[in-house]
Amino acid sequence: MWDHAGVSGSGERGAVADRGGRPALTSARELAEVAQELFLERGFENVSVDDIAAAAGVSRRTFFRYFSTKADVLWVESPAELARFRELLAAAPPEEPYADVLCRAAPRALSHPPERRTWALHRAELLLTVPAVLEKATVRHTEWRRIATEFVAARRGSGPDDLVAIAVGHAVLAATVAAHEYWLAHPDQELPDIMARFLHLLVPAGTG
Amino acid sequence: MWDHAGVSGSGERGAVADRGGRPALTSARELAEVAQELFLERGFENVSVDDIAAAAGVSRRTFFRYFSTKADVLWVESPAELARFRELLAAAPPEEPYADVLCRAAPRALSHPPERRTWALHRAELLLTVPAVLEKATVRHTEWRRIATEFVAARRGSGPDDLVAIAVGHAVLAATVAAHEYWLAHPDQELPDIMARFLHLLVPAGTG
DNA sequence: CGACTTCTGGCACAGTGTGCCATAACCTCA
DNA sequence: TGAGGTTATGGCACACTGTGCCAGAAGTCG
Repeated sequence: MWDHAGVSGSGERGAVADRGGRPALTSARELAEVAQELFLERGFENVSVDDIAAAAGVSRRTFFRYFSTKADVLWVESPAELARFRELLAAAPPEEPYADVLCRAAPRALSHPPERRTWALHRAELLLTVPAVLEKATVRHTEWRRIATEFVAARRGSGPDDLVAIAVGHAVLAATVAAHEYWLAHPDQELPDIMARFLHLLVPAGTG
Repeated sequence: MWDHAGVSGSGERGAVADRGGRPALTSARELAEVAQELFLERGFENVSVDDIAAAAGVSRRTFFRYFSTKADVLWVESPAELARFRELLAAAPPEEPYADVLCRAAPRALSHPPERRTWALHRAELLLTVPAVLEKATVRHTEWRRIATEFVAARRGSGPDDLVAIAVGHAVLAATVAAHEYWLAHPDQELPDIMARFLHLLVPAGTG
C-alpha cells in the first residue's frame, strides 16, 4: 500500500548537486525502480543488496546510504503519501464531520494516476505478500494511523487518551490495509472505491 | 500482546524424552524466560542470540532449533492464545450475535491470571515498543484476524469475499492492538476491560 | 551388546547493516 | 591555476543473524 507517485522524502539525494560537492551517481527513486524490477523477476529474498547495487551501478555501501534496509526500497513514496494525507485533512472544512473527512481524504491520499496502476499493483503485491517487507510496514502504518488519530483528537478537542480518537485512527488504518488486500484479490476494481467501502464499514460514525 | 500462560506450540521440545532419544537440555519456555529477562535488563538489540544461548547453557545452534528468530522468543504463548480464541468462538451459542461473541471471546482469550500481570506488562512493552519485535508481530496478527474473519463468514454463511467479515476481522485486530497500547499507557486499568471498550467502539455492530 | 531415535554442538557460509577512512568530483573564491 | 570546502562514493573490517551439514552424545528398546 501507500503506492503513489510523488517526491521521495528522506533518502533522496537528488541527481544534481545544487549545493556544490560531488554529484550523486543515482537517486533513491532510481534505486527503487531497479530494485522493484529485480524483486518481481526473481523474488524478494532471491535478490541481494549487492545485486541491486550492481544493477544500479553503485556499490553496496552506497545503497545503504540511500536506504537503511533492503525492504525500505519499496517504501520510497511513503513520505509523500503521508504528507498528502496530512494536507488533505488540514484543508478540510471545519464544519464537515471528521468521519466524512477521513473517508474522503484517505483514499485520495493513496490514489494514483492510471498509468501507474499496474506498477502500484505490483508494489502492493510485494508489500503485502513478502513477509520480510510486510514486517517493515509497521512503522509506516503507525505514522498513517497517528495522522488520523491526531486529526480526530484535534476536532474533538480531546487529548491523547481519547478512546474514540484512538479507535478511529485504528479503524482508518484497518480499512486501508483491508482495502489493499482486497484489491490484490480483485484487481479489476478500483482501490479508492474499495477503500471508501471499508472506511464506511469500519470508522465509528455514531459519534460525529 | 498475546500475553498469557499456556502450553507453547511449535517450538516446544519438552523437557522429557517421551519417545526415546536424547532428552532435551532445555525447553522453549525456559529459553523464553531467560531471553525476556535479558531483554528487560539490557534492551532487545543489546542482547545477541549468543548471549541468550550462553545464559541458558546451550549453544547458539540449539537456540535456533527452538526458535527460528531471535524475536520469536517473545511469542511463545501465541499458539495457545490463538487456540483459545478459536475454542471460545466455537463454543459460543449459535443464536448469539457474532459481534457479541467476539467482544466476549477476544478479551478472554488474552486474559491472564493476576500473578502473571507484571510479566504480561513487561512482555507487552517489549512487543509494542521494540521495532524489531513489533515487526515480527504481523504474522501473529494475521492469524488472529483470520480466526475472527472466518468465524464471521461462517456465521453469515458467506465466502472469503464478504466485505463485512473482512472488516470485522480487521476491527477485532485493531481493537486488540489499540487495547494493548492503551494498557501500556494506563497499567492501572485491566486489559480485558480496555479491550472490551475498544471492541464495542470498533466492531461494526449494525449488521447483526 | 547393537539398532534406532532424538537432541546437541561445531563449523562454514551467505547475507545484512554499520563504522571508519581515503578519495573522487564538484563548487567558490582568490 | 590552485587552495579550501562540501558532498558523494567505494572499500574494508566487523558483529550479528540465520541455515545447511555432519559428527557425536544420550537416551530407549530388543
